[in-house]
Amino acid sequence: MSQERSTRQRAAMRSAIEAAERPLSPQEICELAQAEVPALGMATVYRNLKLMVEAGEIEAVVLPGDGARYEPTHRGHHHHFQCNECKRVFDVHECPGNLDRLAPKGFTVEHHELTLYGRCDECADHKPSRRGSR
Amino acid sequence: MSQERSTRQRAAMRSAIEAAERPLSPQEICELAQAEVPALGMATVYRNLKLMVEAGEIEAVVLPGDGARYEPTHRGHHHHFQCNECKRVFDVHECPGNLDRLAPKGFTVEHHELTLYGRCDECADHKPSRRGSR
DNA sequence: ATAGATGCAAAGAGTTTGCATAGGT
DNA sequence: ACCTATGCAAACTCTTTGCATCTAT
Repeated sequence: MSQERSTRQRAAMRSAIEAAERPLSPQEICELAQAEVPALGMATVYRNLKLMVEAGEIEAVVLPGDGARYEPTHRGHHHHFQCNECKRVFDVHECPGNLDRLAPKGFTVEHHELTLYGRCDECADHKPSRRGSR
Repeated sequence: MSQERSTRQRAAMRSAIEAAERPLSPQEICELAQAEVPALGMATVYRNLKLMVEAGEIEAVVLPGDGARYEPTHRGHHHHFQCNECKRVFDVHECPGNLDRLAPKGFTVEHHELTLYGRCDECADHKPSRRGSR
């Protein structure tokens, strides 16, 4: 069976993901982890992301338009807010709860994902220039 | 500037999307529309999907794992349910509402998206087998 | 007649996989 | 030593784009 080994590249990816306070793209994870392991390649990043997701260590956050981003699961259940202006993604720690009732009869809800779109506080007041997040 | 013309391929795509009671993938739209216009190619499908989205006629539904699916906007505000077993996507017509309060202070919510995951009625009863194999 | 729309094929972008080698246990 | 993990490059899949032709207006 699969014995997961602790490698430098895996550790580098892990700390990059843990250090970030927002979901990171594979590209970002690769670049950040390369600070520790310069030779790290995308193939390894993708392979490890998949393993880490299966291990329940991290989870994918998928928003329309962009590819998947990843963040640690231990931050608990939460949702996301994407600013339509600056495109940054923020964590939303509250949860409306009681969503199971929305499912059609006979359907079982195991999980749910909620994303809010709008303006973050910085973009709400005035109309600033875009401030990318990737 | 852009004068949108009414072409057979566009009409075929439109009726395919309208006829479906669930979000369709570009692939599915192409295949369905080919019943009317056999020579229809994916390039045209993608080009028209983009135009139709910009026109506000349809909207993209993006769920983790798969590419975008499209459905008419005139069906009003609703959400989605994806079965972890059969991977089909169903419409959820109710909405928890009052989600704006979840946003951090100073943030303005303009839109939200909610997706439930679990078992559809057909997959709920039988086999509690494993999921995803693709 | 004119300018947008289409179809095919080629090009891109993002992700996955084959294979020989490095490295953890 | 054994066997997983890695790195590179090729393969794949999905989506976009170039270009000559077609067609709605």
